[in-house]
Amino acid sequence: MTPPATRSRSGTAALILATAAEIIQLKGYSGFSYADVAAELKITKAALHYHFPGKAELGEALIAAWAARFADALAALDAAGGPALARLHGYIDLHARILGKRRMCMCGRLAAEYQTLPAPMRAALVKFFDHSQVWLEGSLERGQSEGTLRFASAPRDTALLIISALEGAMLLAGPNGDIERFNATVTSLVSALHGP
Amino acid sequence: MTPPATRSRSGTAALILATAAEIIQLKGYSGFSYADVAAELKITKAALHYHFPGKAELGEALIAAWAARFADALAALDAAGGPALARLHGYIDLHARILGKRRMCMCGRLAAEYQTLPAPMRAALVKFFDHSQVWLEGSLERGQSEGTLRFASAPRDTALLIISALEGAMLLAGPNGDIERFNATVTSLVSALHGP
DNA sequence: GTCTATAGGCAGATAGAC
DNA sequence: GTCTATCTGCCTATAGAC
Repeated sequence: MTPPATRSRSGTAALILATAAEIIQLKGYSGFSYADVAAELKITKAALHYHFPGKAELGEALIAAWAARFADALAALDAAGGPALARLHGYIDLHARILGKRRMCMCGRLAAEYQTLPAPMRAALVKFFDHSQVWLEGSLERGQSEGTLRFASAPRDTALLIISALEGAMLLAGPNGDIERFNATVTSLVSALHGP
Repeated sequence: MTPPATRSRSGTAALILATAAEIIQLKGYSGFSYADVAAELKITKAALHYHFPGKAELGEALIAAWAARFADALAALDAAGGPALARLHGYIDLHARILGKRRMCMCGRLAAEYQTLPAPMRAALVKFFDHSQVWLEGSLERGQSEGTLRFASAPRDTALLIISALEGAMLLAGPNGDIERFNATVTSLVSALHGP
Protein backbone atom coordinates (compact mmCIF):
# COMPACT_ATOMS: atom_id res chain seq x y z
CA MET A 1 0.00 0.00 0.00
CA THR A 2 1.46 3.37 -1.05
CA PRO A 3 1.10 5.97 1.70
CA PRO A 4 -0.43 9.30 0.68
CA ALA A 5 1.95 12.04 -0.43
CA THR A 6 1.47 14.03 2.75
CA ARG A 7 2.79 11.17 4.87
CA SER A 8 5.74 10.16 2.72
CA ARG A 9 7.84 12.50 4.84
CA SER A 10 9.01 11.95 8.40
CA GLY A 11 6.67 12.63 11.31
CA THR A 12 8.36 15.93 12.05
CA ALA A 13 8.03 17.11 8.45
CA ALA A 14 4.32 16.37 8.54
CA LEU A 15 3.98 18.32 11.79
CA ILE A 16 5.84 21.22 10.24
CA LEU A 17 3.54 21.20 7.22
CA ALA A 18 0.41 21.15 9.37
CA THR A 19 1.63 23.93 11.64
CA ALA A 20 2.92 26.09 8.81
CA ALA A 21 -0.38 25.72 6.95
CA GLU A 22 -2.29 27.04 9.97
CA ILE A 23 0.03 29.98 10.39
CA ILE A 24 -0.03 30.83 6.69
CA GLN A 25 -3.82 30.83 6.69
CA LEU A 26 -3.61 33.40 9.48
CA LYS A 27 -0.66 35.56 8.45
CA GLY A 28 -0.02 34.75 4.79
CA TYR A 29 3.24 33.76 3.16
CA SER A 30 5.08 37.05 3.59
CA GLY A 31 3.81 37.34 7.15
CA PHE A 32 4.80 33.94 8.49
CA SER A 33 8.31 32.99 9.54
CA TYR A 34 10.35 29.94 10.45
CA ALA A 35 10.46 31.40 13.96
CA ASP A 36 6.64 31.19 14.21
CA VAL A 37 6.57 27.54 13.23
CA ALA A 38 9.55 26.65 15.40
CA ALA A 39 8.02 28.29 18.47
CA GLU A 40 4.71 26.51 17.94
CA LEU A 41 6.44 23.11 17.62
CA LYS A 42 8.99 23.90 20.33
CA ILE A 43 11.93 23.11 18.11
CA THR A 44 14.53 25.48 16.64
CA LYS A 45 14.60 27.22 13.30
CA ALA A 46 17.68 25.21 12.34
CA ALA A 47 15.67 21.99 12.67
CA LEU A 48 13.14 23.36 10.18
CA HIS A 49 15.91 24.07 7.70
CA TYR A 50 16.93 20.43 7.93
CA HIS A 51 13.49 19.31 6.69
CA PHE A 52 12.83 22.17 4.27
CA PRO A 53 15.92 23.97 2.94
CA GLY A 54 14.18 27.32 2.66
CA LYS A 55 10.90 29.15 2.92
CA ALA A 56 10.19 28.79 -0.79
CA GLU A 57 10.52 24.98 -0.66
CA LEU A 58 8.30 24.84 2.40
CA GLY A 59 5.78 26.96 0.56
CA GLU A 60 5.78 24.60 -2.41
CA ALA A 61 5.32 21.57 -0.16
CA LEU A 62 2.43 23.30 1.59
CA ILE A 63 0.53 23.89 -1.63
CA ALA A 64 1.24 20.35 -2.81
CA ALA A 65 -0.12 18.92 0.44
CA TRP A 66 -3.17 21.14 0.35
CA ALA A 67 -3.89 20.27 -3.27
CA ALA A 68 -3.54 16.57 -2.50
CA ARG A 69 -6.04 16.75 0.36
CA PHE A 70 -8.43 18.74 -1.79
CA ALA A 71 -8.10 16.33 -4.70
CA ASP A 72 -8.84 13.44 -2.32
CA ALA A 73 -11.99 15.18 -1.13
CA LEU A 74 -13.17 15.75 -4.70
CA ALA A 75 -12.40 12.11 -5.57
CA ALA A 76 -14.51 11.07 -2.60
CA LEU A 77 -17.39 13.12 -3.97
CA ASP A 78 -16.90 11.40 -7.33
CA ALA A 79 -16.96 8.01 -5.63
CA ALA A 80 -20.15 8.87 -3.74
CA GLY A 81 -21.75 9.29 -7.16
CA GLY A 82 -24.62 11.54 -6.07
CA PRO A 83 -26.55 13.95 -8.29
CA ALA A 84 -24.94 17.15 -9.51
CA LEU A 85 -26.57 19.31 -6.87
CA ALA A 86 -25.16 17.07 -4.13
CA ARG A 87 -21.71 17.35 -5.70
CA LEU A 88 -22.04 21.12 -5.75
CA HIS A 89 -23.07 21.17 -2.10
CA GLY A 90 -20.19 18.85 -1.29
CA TYR A 91 -17.79 21.27 -2.96
CA ILE A 92 -19.26 24.19 -1.07
CA ASP A 93 -19.08 22.28 2.22
CA LEU A 94 -15.35 21.81 1.80
CA HIS A 95 -15.08 25.58 2.01
CA ALA A 96 -17.64 26.01 4.75
CA ARG A 97 -15.70 23.58 6.93
CA ILE A 98 -12.53 25.65 6.59
CA LEU A 99 -14.41 28.81 7.46
CA GLY A 100 -15.92 27.00 10.44
CA LYS A 101 -12.39 26.82 11.84
CA ARG A 102 -12.21 30.60 11.40
CA ARG A 103 -9.69 30.33 8.60
CA MET A 104 -9.76 30.79 4.87
CA CYS A 105 -8.69 28.51 2.01
CA MET A 106 -4.90 28.46 2.15
CA CYS A 107 -4.62 28.69 -1.62
CA GLY A 108 -7.03 31.61 -1.74
CA ARG A 109 -4.96 33.34 0.90
CA LEU A 110 -1.81 32.68 -1.13
CA ALA A 111 -3.48 33.79 -4.36
CA ALA A 112 -3.78 37.26 -2.83
CA GLU A 113 0.01 37.30 -2.58
CA TYR A 114 0.55 35.82 -6.03
CA GLN A 115 2.62 38.71 -7.36
CA THR A 116 5.30 38.29 -4.71
CA LEU A 117 5.51 34.49 -4.61
CA PRO A 118 8.42 32.47 -6.05
CA ALA A 119 7.69 30.92 -9.44
CA PRO A 120 7.24 27.31 -8.29
CA MET A 121 4.60 28.38 -5.79
CA ARG A 122 2.82 30.38 -8.48
CA ALA A 123 2.71 27.39 -10.79
CA ALA A 124 1.37 25.15 -8.04
CA LEU A 125 -1.40 27.64 -7.29
CA VAL A 126 -2.50 27.87 -10.91
CA LYS A 127 -2.63 24.08 -11.06
CA PHE A 128 -4.72 23.94 -7.90
CA PHE A 129 -7.38 26.29 -9.19
CA ASP A 130 -7.40 24.70 -12.62
CA HIS A 131 -8.14 21.34 -11.07
CA SER A 132 -11.10 22.75 -9.14
CA GLN A 133 -12.39 24.45 -12.25
CA VAL A 134 -12.29 21.29 -14.33
CA TRP A 135 -13.98 19.25 -11.61
CA LEU A 136 -16.76 21.80 -11.21
CA GLU A 137 -17.20 22.11 -14.95
CA GLY A 138 -17.86 18.37 -15.16
CA SER A 139 -20.37 18.51 -12.32
CA LEU A 140 -22.17 21.44 -13.93
CA GLU A 141 -22.41 19.71 -17.28
CA ARG A 142 -23.88 16.70 -15.57
CA GLY A 143 -26.40 18.83 -13.69
CA GLN A 144 -27.39 20.53 -16.90
CA SER A 145 -28.10 17.26 -18.72
CA GLU A 146 -29.90 15.91 -15.63
CA GLY A 147 -31.96 19.08 -15.57
CA THR A 148 -31.19 19.66 -11.88
CA LEU A 149 -29.09 22.76 -12.51
CA ARG A 150 -30.03 25.69 -14.70
CA PHE A 151 -27.57 28.40 -15.73
CA ALA A 152 -27.30 30.58 -18.81
CA SER A 153 -23.55 30.86 -19.33
CA ALA A 154 -21.02 28.18 -20.30
CA PRO A 155 -20.24 25.50 -17.69
CA ARG A 156 -16.62 26.65 -17.64
CA ASP A 157 -17.59 30.25 -16.92
CA THR A 158 -20.10 29.16 -14.33
CA ALA A 159 -17.39 27.09 -12.65
CA LEU A 160 -15.22 30.20 -12.50
CA LEU A 161 -18.12 32.09 -10.94
CA ILE A 162 -18.53 29.45 -8.24
CA ILE A 163 -14.84 29.40 -7.34
CA SER A 164 -14.66 33.21 -7.36
CA ALA A 165 -17.76 33.56 -5.21
CA LEU A 166 -16.54 31.04 -2.64
CA GLU A 167 -13.04 32.47 -2.39
CA GLY A 168 -14.45 35.98 -2.28
CA ALA A 169 -16.95 35.03 0.38
CA MET A 170 -14.15 33.63 2.54
CA LEU A 171 -12.17 36.81 1.96
CA LEU A 172 -15.09 38.93 3.15
CA ALA A 173 -15.84 36.64 6.07
CA GLY A 174 -12.56 37.80 7.60
CA PRO A 175 -13.66 41.43 7.91
CA ASN A 176 -16.98 40.32 9.33
CA GLY A 177 -15.87 37.27 11.26
CA ASP A 178 -19.40 36.23 10.50
CA ILE A 179 -20.19 32.77 9.12
CA GLU A 180 -23.79 33.83 8.62
CA ARG A 181 -22.63 36.18 5.86
CA PHE A 182 -20.79 33.38 4.14
CA ASN A 183 -23.88 31.17 4.28
CA ALA A 184 -26.08 33.93 2.92
CA THR A 185 -23.71 34.41 0.00
CA VAL A 186 -23.66 30.69 -0.71
CA THR A 187 -27.44 30.44 -0.57
CA SER A 188 -27.67 33.26 -3.04
CA LEU A 189 -25.17 31.53 -5.31
CA VAL A 190 -26.95 28.19 -5.26
CA SER A 191 -30.31 29.75 -5.93
CA ALA A 192 -28.80 31.56 -8.92
CA LEU A 193 -27.77 28.15 -10.31
CA HIS A 194 -31.16 26.61 -9.78
CA GLY A 195 -32.93 28.91 -12.09
CA PRO A 196 -36.40 30.15 -11.10
CA MET B 1 -15.22 75.43 -1.23
CA THR B 2 -14.04 72.54 0.91
CA PRO B 3 -11.37 70.50 -0.82
CA PRO B 4 -11.96 66.74 -0.94
CA ALA B 5 -10.53 64.67 1.92
CA THR B 6 -7.79 63.20 -0.25
CA ARG B 7 -6.39 66.63 -1.02
CA SER B 8 -6.66 68.18 2.42
CA ARG B 9 -3.06 67.01 2.95
CA SER B 10 0.08 68.50 1.47
CA GLY B 11 1.19 67.56 -2.02
CA THR B 12 3.82 65.21 -0.68
CA ALA B 13 1.32 63.41 1.53
CA ALA B 14 -0.92 62.85 -1.48
CA LEU B 15 2.02 61.47 -3.44
CA ILE B 16 2.87 59.15 -0.58
CA LEU B 17 -0.71 57.90 -0.45
CA ALA B 18 -0.82 57.24 -4.18
CA THR B 19 2.53 55.46 -4.22
CA ALA B 20 1.82 53.43 -1.10
CA ALA B 21 -1.54 52.34 -2.51
CA GLU B 22 0.14 50.98 -5.62
CA ILE B 23 2.76 49.11 -3.64
CA ILE B 24 0.19 47.68 -1.22
CA GLN B 25 -1.90 46.40 -4.10
CA LEU B 26 1.20 44.55 -5.26
CA LYS B 27 2.78 43.39 -1.99
CA GLY B 28 0.09 43.72 0.64
CA TYR B 29 0.30 45.50 3.98
CA SER B 30 2.77 43.17 5.66
CA GLY B 31 4.88 43.03 2.51
CA PHE B 32 5.28 46.73 1.84
CA SER B 33 7.69 48.99 3.67
CA TYR B 34 8.51 52.65 4.14
CA ALA B 35 11.72 51.91 2.26
CA ASP B 36 9.72 50.86 -0.83
CA VAL B 37 7.71 54.06 -0.86
CA ALA B 38 10.71 56.26 -0.10
CA ALA B 39 12.74 54.72 -2.93
CA GLU B 40 9.90 55.17 -5.40
CA LEU B 41 9.47 58.84 -4.44
CA LYS B 42 13.21 59.43 -4.07
CA ILE B 43 12.89 60.81 -0.57
CA THR B 44 14.01 59.24 2.71
CA LYS B 45 12.08 57.09 5.13
CA ALA B 46 12.38 59.80 7.75
CA ALA B 47 10.43 62.17 5.51
CA LEU B 48 7.60 59.65 5.36
CA HIS B 49 7.47 59.53 9.14
CA TYR B 50 6.98 63.28 9.16
CA HIS B 51 3.75 62.93 7.15
CA PHE B 52 2.52 59.67 8.64
CA PRO B 53 3.83 58.81 12.10
CA GLY B 54 3.81 55.05 11.52
CA LYS B 55 2.81 52.30 9.17
CA ALA B 56 -0.54 51.79 10.90
CA GLU B 57 -1.54 55.44 10.45
CA LEU B 58 -0.51 55.35 6.81
CA GLY B 59 -2.60 52.20 6.40
CA GLU B 60 -5.64 53.92 7.87
CA ALA B 61 -5.22 56.92 5.62
CA LEU B 62 -4.89 54.64 2.59
CA ILE B 63 -8.19 52.91 3.26
CA ALA B 64 -9.89 56.23 3.96
CA ALA B 65 -8.65 57.66 0.65
CA TRP B 66 -9.64 54.53 -1.26
CA ALA B 67 -13.10 54.50 0.32
CA ALA B 68 -13.58 58.18 -0.51
CA ARG B 69 -12.71 57.64 -4.17
CA PHE B 70 -14.97 54.63 -4.33
CA ALA B 71 -17.83 56.49 -2.68
CA ASP B 72 -17.41 59.32 -5.19
CA ALA B 73 -17.64 56.84 -8.05
CA LEU B 74 -20.83 55.33 -6.63
CA ALA B 75 -22.29 58.79 -6.11
CA ALA B 76 -21.53 59.56 -9.77
CA LEU B 77 -23.47 56.46 -10.76
CA ASP B 78 -26.34 57.66 -8.59
CA ALA B 79 -26.23 61.06 -10.25
CA ALA B 80 -26.25 59.50 -13.72
CA GLY B 81 -29.60 58.02 -12.75
CA GLY B 82 -29.59 55.14 -15.22
CA PRO B 83 -31.54 51.89 -14.93
CA ALA B 84 -30.51 49.23 -12.39
CA LEU B 85 -28.65 47.13 -14.94
CA ALA B 86 -26.53 50.13 -15.94
CA ARG B 87 -25.74 50.78 -12.28
CA LEU B 88 -24.69 47.17 -11.87
CA HIS B 89 -22.44 47.38 -14.93
CA GLY B 90 -21.02 50.63 -13.61
CA TYR B 91 -20.18 48.94 -10.33
CA ILE B 92 -18.55 46.04 -12.16
CA ASP B 93 -16.58 48.42 -14.38
CA LEU B 94 -15.01 50.05 -11.35
CA HIS B 95 -13.42 46.67 -10.65
CA ALA B 96 -12.60 45.88 -14.26
CA ARG B 97 -10.70 49.12 -14.53
CA ILE B 98 -8.52 48.23 -11.55
CA LEU B 99 -7.81 44.81 -13.01
CA GLY B 100 -6.98 46.46 -16.32
CA LYS B 101 -4.03 48.07 -14.52
CA ARG B 102 -2.99 44.55 -13.49
CA ARG B 103 -3.83 45.18 -9.85
CA MET B 104 -6.56 44.13 -7.51
CA CYS B 105 -8.93 46.11 -5.28
CA MET B 106 -6.74 47.46 -2.48
CA CYS B 107 -9.39 46.73 0.12
CA GLY B 108 -9.83 43.18 -1.14
CA ARG B 109 -6.08 42.73 -0.94
CA LEU B 110 -6.12 44.08 2.63
CA ALA B 111 -9.12 41.94 3.56
CA ALA B 112 -6.94 38.87 2.93
CA GLU B 113 -4.65 40.16 5.69
CA TYR B 114 -7.48 41.15 8.01
CA GLN B 115 -6.39 38.94 10.90
CA THR B 116 -3.04 40.68 11.22
CA LEU B 117 -4.13 44.30 10.68
CA PRO B 118 -4.30 46.91 13.45
CA ALA B 119 -7.81 47.52 14.77
CA PRO B 120 -8.41 50.91 13.11
CA MET B 121 -7.60 49.45 9.71
CA ARG B 122 -9.95 46.55 10.37
CA ALA B 123 -12.79 48.87 11.23
CA ALA B 124 -12.20 50.97 8.12
CA LEU B 125 -12.30 47.85 5.95
CA VAL B 126 -15.59 46.66 7.41
CA LYS B 127 -17.05 50.09 6.78
CA PHE B 128 -15.85 50.05 3.17
CA PHE B 129 -17.50 46.76 2.33
CA ASP B 130 -20.68 47.65 4.20
CA HIS B 131 -21.03 50.77 2.10
CA SER B 132 -20.70 48.79 -1.12
CA GLN B 133 -23.22 46.27 0.11
CA VAL B 134 -25.82 48.88 0.97
CA TRP B 135 -25.36 50.65 -2.35
CA LEU B 136 -25.72 47.42 -4.31
CA GLU B 137 -28.72 46.38 -2.26
CA GLY B 138 -30.51 49.57 -3.26
CA SER B 139 -29.66 49.07 -6.93
CA LEU B 140 -30.89 45.48 -6.81
CA GLU B 141 -34.18 46.45 -5.21
CA ARG B 142 -34.70 49.02 -7.90
CA GLY B 143 -33.92 46.49 -10.63
CA GLN B 144 -36.35 44.07 -9.11
CA SER B 145 -39.21 46.54 -9.07
CA GLU B 146 -38.31 47.72 -12.57
CA GLY B 147 -38.34 44.09 -13.67
CA THR B 148 -34.90 44.43 -15.29
CA LEU B 149 -33.18 42.16 -12.78
CA ARG B 150 -34.38 38.76 -11.63
CA PHE B 151 -32.89 36.92 -8.68
CA ALA B 152 -34.37 34.47 -6.20
CA SER B 153 -32.62 35.40 -2.95
CA ALA B 154 -32.87 38.55 -0.85
CA PRO B 155 -31.35 41.74 -2.32
CA ARG B 156 -28.93 41.90 0.61
CA ASP B 157 -27.70 38.35 0.01
CA THR B 158 -27.46 38.96 -3.71
CA ALA B 159 -25.40 42.07 -3.02
CA LEU B 160 -23.04 39.94 -0.94
CA LEU B 161 -22.80 37.48 -3.81
CA ILE B 162 -21.85 40.22 -6.25
CA ILE B 163 -19.15 41.65 -3.99
CA SER B 164 -17.78 38.20 -3.21
CA ALA B 165 -17.73 37.17 -6.86
CA LEU B 166 -15.95 40.35 -7.96
CA GLU B 167 -13.35 40.24 -5.20
CA GLY B 168 -12.85 36.53 -5.75
CA ALA B 169 -12.52 37.01 -9.50
CA MET B 170 -9.80 39.62 -8.94
CA LEU B 171 -8.08 37.23 -6.54
CA LEU B 172 -8.08 34.49 -9.17
CA ALA B 173 -7.04 36.84 -11.94
CA GLY B 174 -3.67 37.14 -10.20
CA PRO B 175 -2.81 33.45 -10.63
CA ASN B 176 -3.91 33.61 -14.24
CA GLY B 177 -2.89 37.13 -15.09
CA ASP B 178 -5.74 36.80 -17.48
CA ILE B 179 -8.40 39.47 -17.81
CA GLU B 180 -10.42 37.21 -20.05
CA ARG B 181 -11.08 34.96 -17.06
CA PHE B 182 -12.33 37.90 -15.05
CA ASN B 183 -14.66 38.92 -17.85
CA ALA B 184 -15.97 35.39 -18.23
CA THR B 185 -16.73 35.26 -14.50
CA VAL B 186 -18.50 38.60 -14.64
CA THR B 187 -20.56 37.59 -17.68
CA SER B 188 -21.63 34.48 -15.84
CA LEU B 189 -22.57 36.55 -12.80
CA VAL B 190 -24.64 39.06 -14.74
CA SER B 191 -26.47 36.35 -16.65
CA ALA B 192 -27.32 34.70 -13.32
CA LEU B 193 -28.96 37.97 -12.24
CA HIS B 194 -30.93 38.36 -15.42
CA GLY B 195 -32.94 35.25 -14.93
CA PRO B 196 -33.63 33.09 -17.97
C1' DG C 1 10.00 69.36 5.18
C1' DT C 2 13.74 66.79 4.33
C1' DC C 3 18.03 65.09 5.58
C1' DT C 4 21.93 61.82 8.06
C1' DA C 5 22.71 58.64 11.39
C1' DT C 6 21.49 55.20 14.26
C1' DA C 7 18.97 52.30 17.46
C1' DG C 8 16.83 47.74 18.37
C1' DG C 9 14.52 43.96 16.55
C1' DC C 10 13.38 40.17 13.60
C1' DA C 11 13.95 38.00 9.14
C1' DG C 12 16.07 33.93 6.40
C1' DA C 13 19.90 31.21 6.42
C1' DT C 14 24.40 28.56 7.60
C1' DA C 15 28.30 26.14 10.30
C1' DG C 16 29.41 22.87 13.12
C1' DA C 17 28.81 20.31 17.73
C1' DC C 18 26.20 16.56 19.66
C1' DG D 1 17.61 15.19 13.72
C1' DT D 2 18.18 18.68 16.71
C1' DC D 3 20.89 21.87 18.93
C1' DT D 4 23.80 26.62 19.86
C1' DA D 5 25.80 30.33 17.89
C1' DT D 6 26.22 33.58 14.52
C1' DC D 7 25.96 36.25 10.05
C1' DT D 8 23.84 39.55 7.11
C1' DG D 9 20.23 42.18 5.87
C1' DC D 10 15.92 44.60 6.17
C1' DC D 11 12.38 46.27 9.12
C1' DT D 12 9.97 50.26 11.98
C1' DA D 13 11.05 54.10 14.32
C1' DT D 14 13.56 58.13 16.52
C1' DA D 15 16.94 62.10 17.40
C1' DG D 16 18.62 65.98 15.89
C1' DA D 17 21.01 68.92 12.10
C1' DC D 18 19.83 71.84 8.18
